[in-house]
Amino acid sequence: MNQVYVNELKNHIGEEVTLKGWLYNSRSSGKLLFLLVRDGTGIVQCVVFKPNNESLFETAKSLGQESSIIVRGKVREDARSPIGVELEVTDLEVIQNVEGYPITPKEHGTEFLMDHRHLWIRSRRQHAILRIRHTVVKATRDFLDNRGFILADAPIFTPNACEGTTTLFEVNYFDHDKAYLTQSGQLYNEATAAAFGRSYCFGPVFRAERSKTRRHLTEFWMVEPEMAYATLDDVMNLAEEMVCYVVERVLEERRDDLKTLERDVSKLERIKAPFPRIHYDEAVKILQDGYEKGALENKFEWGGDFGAPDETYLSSQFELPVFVHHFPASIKAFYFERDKERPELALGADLLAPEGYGEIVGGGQRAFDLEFLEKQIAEHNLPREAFEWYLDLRRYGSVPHAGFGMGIERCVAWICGIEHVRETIPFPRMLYRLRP
RNA sequence: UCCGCAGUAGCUCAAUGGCAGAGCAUUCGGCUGUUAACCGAAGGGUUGUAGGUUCGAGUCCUACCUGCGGAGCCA
Repeated sequence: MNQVYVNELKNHIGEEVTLKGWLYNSRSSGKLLFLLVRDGTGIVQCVVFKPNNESLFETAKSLGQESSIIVRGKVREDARSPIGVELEVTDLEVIQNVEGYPITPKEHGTEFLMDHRHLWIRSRRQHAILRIRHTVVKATRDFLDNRGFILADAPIFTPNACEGTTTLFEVNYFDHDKAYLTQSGQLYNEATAAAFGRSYCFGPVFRAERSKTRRHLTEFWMVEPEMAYATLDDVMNLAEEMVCYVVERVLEERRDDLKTLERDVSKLERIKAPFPRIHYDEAVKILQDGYEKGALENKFEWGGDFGAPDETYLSSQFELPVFVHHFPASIKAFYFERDKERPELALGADLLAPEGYGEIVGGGQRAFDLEFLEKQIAEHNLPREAFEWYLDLRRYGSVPHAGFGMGIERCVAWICGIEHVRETIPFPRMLYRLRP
Protein backbone atom coordinates (compact mmCIF):
# COMPACT_ATOMS: atom_id res chain seq x y z
CA MET A 1 0.00 0.00 0.00
CA ASN A 2 1.50 3.30 -1.07
CA GLN A 3 0.45 5.35 1.93
CA VAL A 4 0.67 9.07 1.34
CA TYR A 5 0.25 11.83 3.92
CA VAL A 6 -2.08 14.75 3.36
CA ASN A 7 0.77 17.27 3.29
CA GLU A 8 2.36 15.30 0.42
CA LEU A 9 -0.75 14.97 -1.74
CA LYS A 10 0.23 17.88 -3.98
CA ASN A 11 3.10 15.76 -5.30
CA HIS A 12 0.75 12.95 -6.33
CA ILE A 13 -1.79 14.66 -8.57
CA GLY A 14 -3.42 12.18 -10.91
CA GLU A 15 -2.21 9.18 -8.91
CA GLU A 16 -4.23 6.73 -6.90
CA VAL A 17 -3.06 6.82 -3.29
CA THR A 18 -3.93 5.47 0.13
CA LEU A 19 -4.63 7.75 3.10
CA LYS A 20 -4.74 6.44 6.66
CA GLY A 21 -6.47 8.68 9.11
CA TRP A 22 -9.62 9.79 10.86
CA LEU A 23 -12.87 11.38 9.77
CA TYR A 24 -12.70 15.04 10.80
CA ASN A 25 -16.17 15.96 9.58
CA SER A 26 -18.53 15.04 6.77
CA ARG A 27 -21.18 16.72 4.66
CA SER A 28 -23.61 15.20 2.27
CA SER A 29 -25.55 16.59 -0.62
CA GLY A 30 -27.88 13.95 -1.93
CA LYS A 31 -25.80 11.72 -4.10
CA LEU A 32 -22.55 13.46 -3.16
CA LEU A 33 -20.70 12.91 0.10
CA PHE A 34 -17.77 14.99 1.30
CA LEU A 35 -15.50 13.37 3.87
CA LEU A 36 -12.95 15.59 5.58
CA VAL A 37 -10.13 13.24 6.44
CA ARG A 38 -7.24 14.18 8.72
CA ASP A 39 -4.08 12.14 9.17
CA GLY A 40 -2.06 14.32 11.50
CA THR A 41 -0.34 16.25 8.74
CA GLY A 42 -3.41 18.01 7.41
CA ILE A 43 -7.02 17.70 6.33
CA VAL A 44 -8.21 16.78 2.85
CA GLN A 45 -11.69 16.61 1.40
CA CYS A 46 -12.55 13.20 -0.05
CA VAL A 47 -15.49 12.97 -2.43
CA VAL A 48 -17.82 9.99 -2.80
CA PHE A 49 -20.37 9.96 -5.64
CA LYS A 50 -23.29 7.60 -5.03
CA PRO A 51 -23.89 6.26 -8.56
CA ASN A 52 -20.20 5.24 -8.82
CA ASN A 53 -20.40 2.80 -5.93
CA GLU A 54 -23.62 2.55 -3.96
CA SER A 55 -22.39 0.31 -1.11
CA LEU A 56 -19.28 2.43 -0.58
CA PHE A 57 -21.53 5.48 -0.43
CA GLU A 58 -23.76 3.90 2.23
CA THR A 59 -20.74 2.85 4.30
CA ALA A 60 -19.20 6.31 4.09
CA LYS A 61 -22.51 7.96 4.98
CA SER A 62 -22.79 5.98 8.21
CA LEU A 63 -19.39 7.08 9.56
CA GLY A 64 -19.32 9.13 12.76
CA GLN A 65 -16.87 11.89 13.52
CA GLU A 66 -13.33 10.64 14.29
CA SER A 67 -13.96 7.18 12.81
CA SER A 68 -10.63 5.65 11.87
CA ILE A 69 -10.53 4.92 8.16
CA ILE A 70 -8.22 3.97 5.32
CA VAL A 71 -9.21 5.75 2.13
CA ARG A 72 -8.03 4.90 -1.33
CA GLY A 73 -8.61 7.36 -4.12
CA LYS A 74 -7.39 9.47 -6.98
CA VAL A 75 -5.76 12.82 -6.21
CA ARG A 76 -7.38 15.66 -8.13
CA GLU A 77 -6.37 19.27 -8.39
CA ASP A 78 -9.22 21.55 -7.32
CA ALA A 79 -9.19 25.32 -6.99
CA ARG A 80 -12.00 25.20 -4.41
CA SER A 81 -9.88 23.21 -1.97
CA PRO A 82 -7.95 25.11 0.72
CA ILE A 83 -4.97 22.80 0.10
CA GLY A 84 -5.37 22.76 -3.69
CA VAL A 85 -6.28 19.08 -4.01
CA GLU A 86 -9.01 16.65 -3.13
CA LEU A 87 -9.43 12.90 -3.29
CA GLU A 88 -11.93 11.01 -5.42
CA VAL A 89 -12.62 7.96 -3.29
CA THR A 90 -12.39 4.54 -4.92
CA ASP A 91 -12.19 2.39 -1.83
CA LEU A 92 -12.83 2.76 1.89
CA GLU A 93 -11.79 0.52 4.75
CA VAL A 94 -13.40 1.22 8.12
CA ILE A 95 -11.07 0.41 11.01
CA GLN A 96 -13.54 1.70 13.61
CA ASN A 97 -16.86 3.42 13.14
CA VAL A 98 -17.24 5.92 15.97
CA GLU A 99 -20.43 7.08 17.62
CA GLY A 100 -20.77 10.05 19.93
CA TYR A 101 -17.44 11.86 19.59
CA PRO A 102 -17.81 14.61 22.20
CA ILE A 103 -16.15 17.54 20.45
CA THR A 104 -18.47 18.71 17.69
CA PRO A 105 -17.50 21.25 15.02
CA LYS A 106 -19.31 23.96 16.98
CA GLU A 107 -18.26 26.16 19.88
CA HIS A 108 -17.35 24.73 23.24
CA GLY A 109 -16.37 26.19 26.60
CA THR A 110 -12.91 26.08 28.12
CA GLU A 111 -13.81 23.66 30.89
CA PHE A 112 -15.35 21.15 28.52
CA LEU A 113 -12.44 21.36 26.12
CA MET A 114 -9.87 21.06 28.90
CA ASP A 115 -11.68 17.99 30.26
CA HIS A 116 -11.33 16.54 26.77
CA ARG A 117 -7.81 17.81 26.16
CA HIS A 118 -6.74 14.34 24.98
CA LEU A 119 -9.22 14.72 22.10
CA TRP A 120 -9.06 18.49 21.73
CA ILE A 121 -5.46 18.26 20.47
CA ARG A 122 -6.88 16.71 17.29
CA SER A 123 -8.47 19.98 16.25
CA ARG A 124 -7.06 22.42 13.70
CA ARG A 125 -6.23 25.25 16.06
CA GLN A 126 -4.57 23.07 18.68
CA HIS A 127 -2.61 21.39 15.93
CA ALA A 128 -1.31 24.74 14.70
CA ILE A 129 -0.25 25.82 18.19
CA LEU A 130 1.49 22.57 19.04
CA ARG A 131 3.29 22.46 15.72
CA ILE A 132 4.57 25.97 16.40
CA ARG A 133 5.67 24.80 19.84
CA HIS A 134 7.58 22.02 18.14
CA THR A 135 9.34 24.52 15.90
CA VAL A 136 10.11 26.86 18.81
CA VAL A 137 11.74 24.00 20.70
CA LYS A 138 13.62 22.73 17.67
CA ALA A 139 14.84 26.21 16.71
CA THR A 140 15.95 26.95 20.27
CA ARG A 141 17.98 23.77 20.39
CA ASP A 142 19.43 24.26 16.90
CA PHE A 143 20.45 27.78 17.87
CA LEU A 144 22.33 26.67 20.98
CA ASP A 145 23.75 23.52 19.39
CA ASN A 146 25.11 25.55 16.47
CA ARG A 147 26.92 27.79 18.91
CA GLY A 148 28.70 24.98 20.64
CA PHE A 149 26.46 24.71 23.69
CA ILE A 150 26.39 21.21 25.20
CA LEU A 151 23.04 19.89 26.39
CA ALA A 152 23.66 18.86 30.00
CA ASP A 153 20.31 18.49 31.70
CA ALA A 154 19.75 19.36 35.32
CA PRO A 155 17.97 16.99 37.70
CA ILE A 156 14.24 17.25 38.33
CA PHE A 157 14.40 15.94 41.90
CA THR A 158 16.41 18.40 43.94
CA PRO A 159 17.38 18.32 47.60
CA ASN A 160 16.68 21.99 48.25
CA ALA A 161 15.19 25.16 46.94
CA CYS A 162 17.50 26.41 44.26
CA GLU A 163 16.81 30.05 44.86
CA GLY A 164 14.99 29.84 48.14
CA THR A 165 12.23 32.09 46.84
CA THR A 166 9.32 30.36 45.14
CA THR A 167 7.05 27.71 46.56
CA LEU A 168 8.13 24.19 45.63
CA PHE A 169 6.36 20.89 45.17
CA GLU A 170 7.50 18.51 47.86
CA VAL A 171 7.73 14.75 47.32
CA ASN A 172 8.76 11.85 49.51
CA TYR A 173 12.16 10.55 48.58
CA PHE A 174 12.44 7.02 49.99
CA ASP A 175 13.02 6.65 53.70
CA HIS A 176 14.44 9.87 54.99
CA ASP A 177 14.56 13.10 53.10
CA LYS A 178 12.02 15.14 51.34
CA ALA A 179 12.84 16.04 47.78
CA TYR A 180 11.56 18.94 45.72
CA LEU A 181 10.67 19.25 42.06
CA THR A 182 13.08 21.64 40.41
CA GLN A 183 12.01 25.20 39.75
CA SER A 184 15.11 25.90 37.65
CA GLY A 185 18.21 24.05 36.52
CA GLN A 186 20.32 27.12 36.97
CA LEU A 187 22.63 26.18 39.82
CA TYR A 188 23.46 22.92 38.10
CA ASN A 189 24.05 24.79 34.85
CA GLU A 190 26.76 26.79 36.56
CA ALA A 191 28.53 23.52 37.26
CA THR A 192 28.10 22.21 33.70
CA ALA A 193 29.20 25.57 32.24
CA ALA A 194 32.41 25.33 34.29
CA ALA A 195 32.84 21.84 32.82
CA PHE A 196 31.92 22.53 29.18
CA GLY A 197 32.32 26.28 28.79
CA ARG A 198 28.87 26.65 27.26
CA SER A 199 26.03 24.41 28.31
CA TYR A 200 22.27 24.36 28.58
CA CYS A 201 19.47 22.38 30.08
CA PHE A 202 16.02 21.92 28.60
CA GLY A 203 13.27 20.44 30.64
CA PRO A 204 10.18 20.88 32.73
CA VAL A 205 10.26 23.01 35.85
CA PHE A 206 7.67 23.21 38.60
CA ARG A 207 6.22 26.07 40.59
CA ALA A 208 3.75 25.51 43.40
CA GLU A 209 2.56 29.12 43.36
CA ARG A 210 -1.19 29.47 43.59
CA SER A 211 -1.23 31.61 40.49
CA LYS A 212 -4.20 31.42 38.19
CA THR A 213 -3.74 33.74 35.28
CA ARG A 214 -3.36 33.32 31.55
CA ARG A 215 0.42 33.40 31.93
CA HIS A 216 0.84 30.63 34.52
CA LEU A 217 1.25 26.87 34.57
CA THR A 218 2.47 24.81 37.53
CA GLU A 219 4.57 22.70 35.16
CA PHE A 220 6.26 24.42 32.26
CA TRP A 221 9.31 24.00 30.07
CA MET A 222 12.36 26.17 30.26
CA VAL A 223 15.57 26.31 28.27
CA GLU A 224 18.50 27.63 30.27
CA PRO A 225 21.85 28.35 28.62
CA GLU A 226 24.87 29.21 30.76
CA MET A 227 28.25 30.54 29.67
CA ALA A 228 31.62 30.64 31.42
CA TYR A 229 33.63 33.83 30.99
CA ALA A 230 30.52 35.83 30.22
CA THR A 231 28.85 39.02 31.42
CA LEU A 232 25.41 40.58 31.64
CA ASP A 233 25.85 42.07 28.14
CA ASP A 234 26.69 38.63 26.76
CA VAL A 235 23.43 37.33 28.23
CA MET A 236 21.37 40.08 26.61
CA ASN A 237 23.13 39.57 23.28
CA LEU A 238 22.57 35.84 23.31
CA ALA A 239 18.92 36.06 24.39
CA GLU A 240 18.26 38.67 21.74
CA GLU A 241 19.81 36.58 18.98
CA MET A 242 18.03 33.46 20.16
CA VAL A 243 14.60 35.09 20.25
CA CYS A 244 15.14 36.58 16.77
CA TYR A 245 16.26 33.22 15.42
CA VAL A 246 13.27 31.39 16.89
CA VAL A 247 10.77 33.92 15.52
CA GLU A 248 12.45 33.78 12.12
CA ARG A 249 12.27 29.98 12.00
CA VAL A 250 8.58 30.01 12.92
CA LEU A 251 7.90 32.57 10.19
CA GLU A 252 9.79 30.36 7.73
CA GLU A 253 8.35 26.99 8.65
CA ARG A 254 4.93 27.69 10.18
CA ARG A 255 3.27 30.35 8.03
CA ASP A 256 0.19 28.19 7.48
CA ASP A 257 -0.21 27.56 11.19
CA LEU A 258 0.16 31.27 12.00
CA LYS A 259 -2.55 31.88 9.40
CA THR A 260 -4.83 29.29 11.01
CA LEU A 261 -4.38 31.18 14.27
CA GLU A 262 -5.04 34.48 12.49
CA ARG A 263 -1.79 35.83 13.89
CA ASP A 264 -0.79 39.28 12.68
CA VAL A 265 2.56 38.20 11.22
CA SER A 266 3.68 41.77 10.57
CA LYS A 267 4.15 42.05 14.33
CA LEU A 268 6.49 39.07 14.23
CA GLU A 269 8.28 40.20 11.08
CA ARG A 270 9.58 43.29 12.82
CA ILE A 271 11.22 41.28 15.60
CA LYS A 272 14.84 42.10 14.73
CA ALA A 273 17.86 42.94 16.87
CA PRO A 274 18.72 45.19 18.55
CA PHE A 275 16.01 45.15 21.22
CA PRO A 276 15.67 48.21 23.43
CA ARG A 277 17.57 47.87 26.72
CA ILE A 278 16.47 50.00 29.61
CA HIS A 279 17.99 50.39 33.02
CA TYR A 280 15.74 49.65 36.00
CA ASP A 281 15.96 53.37 36.96
CA GLU A 282 14.58 54.27 33.54
CA ALA A 283 11.84 51.64 33.80
CA VAL A 284 10.78 53.18 37.10
CA LYS A 285 10.58 56.57 35.43
CA ILE A 286 8.43 55.16 32.60
CA LEU A 287 6.10 53.53 35.12
CA GLN A 288 5.79 56.71 37.15
CA ASP A 289 5.00 58.66 33.97
CA GLY A 290 2.38 56.02 33.23
CA TYR A 291 0.86 56.65 36.63
CA GLU A 292 0.82 60.43 36.03
CA LYS A 293 -0.95 59.83 32.72
CA GLY A 294 -3.51 57.66 34.46
CA ALA A 295 -2.50 54.52 32.59
CA LEU A 296 -1.49 52.74 35.79
CA GLU A 297 -3.46 52.48 39.00
CA ASN A 298 -0.60 52.43 41.45
CA LYS A 299 2.44 54.64 41.61
CA PHE A 300 5.53 52.48 41.23
CA GLU A 301 8.28 53.16 43.78
CA TRP A 302 11.97 52.53 43.19
CA GLY A 303 13.00 49.25 44.77
CA GLY A 304 9.85 47.31 43.99
CA ASP A 305 9.38 44.40 41.62
CA PHE A 306 7.11 44.80 38.60
CA GLY A 307 3.57 43.52 38.86
CA ALA A 308 1.70 42.20 35.85
CA PRO A 309 0.15 45.60 34.96
CA ASP A 310 3.61 47.21 35.22
CA GLU A 311 5.13 44.68 32.82
CA THR A 312 2.26 45.13 30.40
CA TYR A 313 2.62 48.90 30.49
CA LEU A 314 6.39 48.76 30.00
CA SER A 315 6.16 46.40 27.04
CA SER A 316 3.37 48.49 25.50
CA GLN A 317 5.87 51.36 25.15
CA PHE A 318 7.87 49.33 22.62
CA GLU A 319 7.14 47.32 19.48
CA LEU A 320 10.04 44.99 20.18
CA PRO A 321 10.73 42.83 23.19
CA VAL A 322 12.43 45.02 25.78
CA PHE A 323 15.21 44.24 28.24
CA VAL A 324 15.10 45.69 31.70
CA HIS A 325 18.45 45.38 33.47
CA HIS A 326 20.21 46.31 36.72
CA PHE A 327 17.42 45.47 39.14
CA PRO A 328 17.73 46.22 42.85
CA ALA A 329 19.54 43.24 44.36
CA SER A 330 16.94 43.03 47.11
CA ILE A 331 14.27 41.72 44.72
CA LYS A 332 16.56 39.22 42.98
CA ALA A 333 17.94 35.81 43.96
CA PHE A 334 21.06 35.46 46.10
CA TYR A 335 23.40 34.36 43.32
CA PHE A 336 23.41 37.54 41.21
CA GLU A 337 26.63 39.46 40.71
CA ARG A 338 26.49 43.09 41.86
CA ASP A 339 27.18 46.24 39.90
CA LYS A 340 30.65 47.50 40.90
CA GLU A 341 29.63 51.18 40.85
CA ARG A 342 26.31 50.65 42.60
CA PRO A 343 26.44 47.49 44.72
CA GLU A 344 22.74 47.77 45.54
CA LEU A 345 22.05 46.71 41.94
CA ALA A 346 22.11 43.14 40.61
CA LEU A 347 23.51 42.36 37.17
CA GLY A 348 20.28 40.80 36.03
CA ALA A 349 18.08 41.32 32.98
CA ASP A 350 14.52 40.36 32.11
CA LEU A 351 13.13 40.33 28.59
CA LEU A 352 9.51 41.42 28.35
CA ALA A 353 7.61 40.19 25.31
CA PRO A 354 5.52 42.68 23.33
CA GLU A 355 1.71 42.77 23.46
CA GLY A 356 1.54 42.07 27.20
CA TYR A 357 2.79 38.49 27.24
CA GLY A 358 5.04 39.21 30.21
CA GLU A 359 8.53 38.10 31.01
CA ILE A 360 9.82 35.46 28.58
CA VAL A 361 13.50 35.57 29.53
CA GLY A 362 15.19 36.16 32.86
CA GLY A 363 18.87 35.91 33.65
CA GLY A 364 22.10 37.67 34.37
CA GLN A 365 25.64 37.47 35.60
CA ARG A 366 26.34 35.18 38.56
CA ALA A 367 28.32 36.02 41.66
CA PHE A 368 32.01 35.25 41.21
CA ASP A 369 33.42 35.59 44.70
CA LEU A 370 33.29 32.84 47.33
CA GLU A 371 33.07 35.13 50.34
CA PHE A 372 30.36 37.26 48.81
CA LEU A 373 28.28 34.17 48.02
CA GLU A 374 28.74 32.76 51.53
CA LYS A 375 27.45 36.05 52.89
CA GLN A 376 24.51 36.01 50.51
CA ILE A 377 23.52 32.50 51.51
CA ALA A 378 23.61 33.47 55.16
CA GLU A 379 21.62 36.67 54.59
CA HIS A 380 18.93 34.77 52.67
CA ASN A 381 18.72 32.22 55.50
CA LEU A 382 19.56 29.36 53.16
CA PRO A 383 20.97 26.09 54.54
CA ARG A 384 24.69 26.41 53.98
CA GLU A 385 25.36 22.62 53.81
CA ALA A 386 23.05 22.24 50.84
CA PHE A 387 25.07 24.77 48.89
CA GLU A 388 28.56 23.45 49.62
CA TRP A 389 28.81 21.86 46.19
CA TYR A 390 27.72 25.14 44.62
CA LEU A 391 30.34 27.03 46.62
CA ASP A 392 32.95 24.60 45.28
CA LEU A 393 32.40 26.22 41.88
CA ARG A 394 33.84 29.42 43.43
CA ARG A 395 36.68 27.56 45.12
CA TYR A 396 37.95 25.71 42.09
CA GLY A 397 38.40 27.86 39.02
CA SER A 398 35.78 30.52 39.53
CA VAL A 399 35.21 32.72 36.49
CA PRO A 400 32.77 35.47 35.61
CA HIS A 401 29.82 33.60 34.14
CA ALA A 402 26.26 34.30 33.11
CA GLY A 403 23.15 32.72 31.71
CA PHE A 404 19.40 32.96 31.34
CA GLY A 405 16.20 30.98 31.20
CA MET A 406 13.48 31.23 28.57
CA GLY A 407 9.97 30.00 29.28
CA ILE A 408 8.80 27.97 26.29
CA GLU A 409 5.06 28.32 26.82
CA ARG A 410 5.05 32.10 27.20
CA CYS A 411 7.25 32.34 24.17
CA VAL A 412 4.89 30.13 22.16
CA ALA A 413 1.83 32.02 23.42
CA TRP A 414 3.38 35.30 22.30
CA ILE A 415 4.44 33.99 18.88
CA CYS A 416 1.00 32.42 18.33
CA GLY A 417 -0.77 35.49 19.65
CA ILE A 418 -3.11 33.40 21.78
CA GLU A 419 -4.83 34.37 25.00
CA HIS A 420 -3.65 31.69 27.39
CA VAL A 421 -0.51 29.57 27.91
CA ARG A 422 -2.66 26.51 28.67
CA GLU A 423 -3.05 25.86 24.93
CA THR A 424 0.69 25.93 24.26
CA ILE A 425 1.47 22.60 25.96
CA PRO A 426 -0.23 19.27 25.14
CA PHE A 427 -1.38 18.58 28.69
CA PRO A 428 -1.30 21.71 30.84
CA ARG A 429 -0.90 21.51 34.60
CA MET A 430 -2.56 24.36 36.44
CA LEU A 431 -3.80 25.23 39.89
CA TYR A 432 -7.15 23.51 39.31
CA ARG A 433 -6.23 21.23 36.44
CA LEU A 434 -4.40 17.93 36.87
CA ARG A 435 -6.47 15.88 34.40
CA PRO A 436 -6.31 14.39 31.84
C1' U B 1 -5.02 33.55 50.08
C1' C B 2 -8.12 37.82 48.34
C1' C B 3 -11.67 40.26 44.73
C1' G B 4 -15.20 39.57 40.71
C1' C B 5 -18.18 36.35 37.38
C1' A B 6 -20.57 31.81 36.12
C1' G B 7 -23.04 26.73 36.69
C1' U B 8 -30.26 25.07 32.77
C1' A B 9 -30.64 18.93 27.30
C1' G B 10 -24.35 15.50 25.12
C1' C B 11 -22.37 20.84 23.69
C1' U B 12 -23.20 26.44 23.31
C1' C B 13 -26.78 29.40 25.36
C1' A B 14 -32.08 31.72 26.28
C1' A B 15 -36.29 32.03 29.74
C1' U B 16 -39.95 40.06 33.92
C1' G B 17 -40.85 35.48 40.60
C1' G B 18 -45.99 32.45 36.87
C1' C B 19 -46.54 26.07 31.13
C1' A B 20 -38.53 24.21 30.78
C1' G B 21 -36.95 26.78 25.29
C1' A B 22 -33.55 27.41 20.77
C1' G B 23 -29.23 26.21 17.76
C1' C B 24 -25.68 22.38 17.20
C1' A B 25 -24.87 17.07 18.09
C1' U B 26 -27.82 12.20 17.70
C1' U B 27 -31.78 9.23 14.87
C1' C B 28 -35.04 9.32 10.42
C1' G B 29 -36.22 11.74 5.65
C1' G B 30 -34.74 15.33 1.32
C1' C B 31 -30.91 17.50 -1.91
C1' U B 32 -24.93 16.23 -7.71
C1' G B 33 -20.14 20.75 -5.19
C1' U B 34 -20.64 21.18 0.18
C1' U B 35 -16.65 24.48 3.01
C1' A B 36 -18.86 25.11 11.08
C1' A B 37 -23.28 23.03 4.25
C1' C B 38 -28.55 23.49 3.93
C1' C B 39 -34.13 22.01 4.44
C1' G B 40 -38.01 18.92 7.22
C1' A B 41 -39.28 15.66 11.44
C1' A B 42 -38.33 12.97 16.12
C1' G B 43 -36.11 11.65 20.79
C1' G B 44 -33.50 14.19 24.67
C1' G B 45 -34.35 17.92 31.63
C1' U B 46 -33.74 15.93 39.62
C1' U B 47 -32.01 23.91 36.17
C1' G B 48 -24.21 22.20 40.48
C1' U B 49 -25.50 20.55 46.01
C1' A B 50 -28.07 21.55 50.72
C1' G B 51 -31.21 24.69 53.20
C1' G B 52 -34.41 29.20 53.34
C1' U B 53 -38.10 33.27 51.61
C1' U B 54 -42.81 32.88 48.69
C1' C B 55 -49.51 30.92 46.95
C1' G B 56 -45.56 29.86 43.38
C1' A B 57 -38.11 29.76 42.64
C1' G B 58 -34.06 28.25 36.84
C1' U B 59 -34.83 33.39 38.66
C1' C B 60 -34.50 36.15 45.40
C1' C B 61 -31.39 34.92 50.22
C1' U B 62 -27.47 31.78 52.97
C1' A B 63 -23.72 28.08 52.91
C1' C B 64 -20.96 24.70 50.23
C1' C B 65 -18.97 22.42 45.58
C1' U B 66 -16.96 23.10 40.65
C1' G B 67 -14.93 26.18 37.04
C1' C B 68 -13.52 30.98 34.74
C1' G B 69 -11.08 36.02 34.90
C1' G B 70 -7.83 38.93 37.73
C1' A B 71 -4.63 40.41 42.06
C1' G B 72 -0.71 38.93 45.06
C1' C B 73 3.37 35.63 43.94
C1' C B 74 5.95 34.11 39.88
C1' A B 75 8.63 32.72 34.27
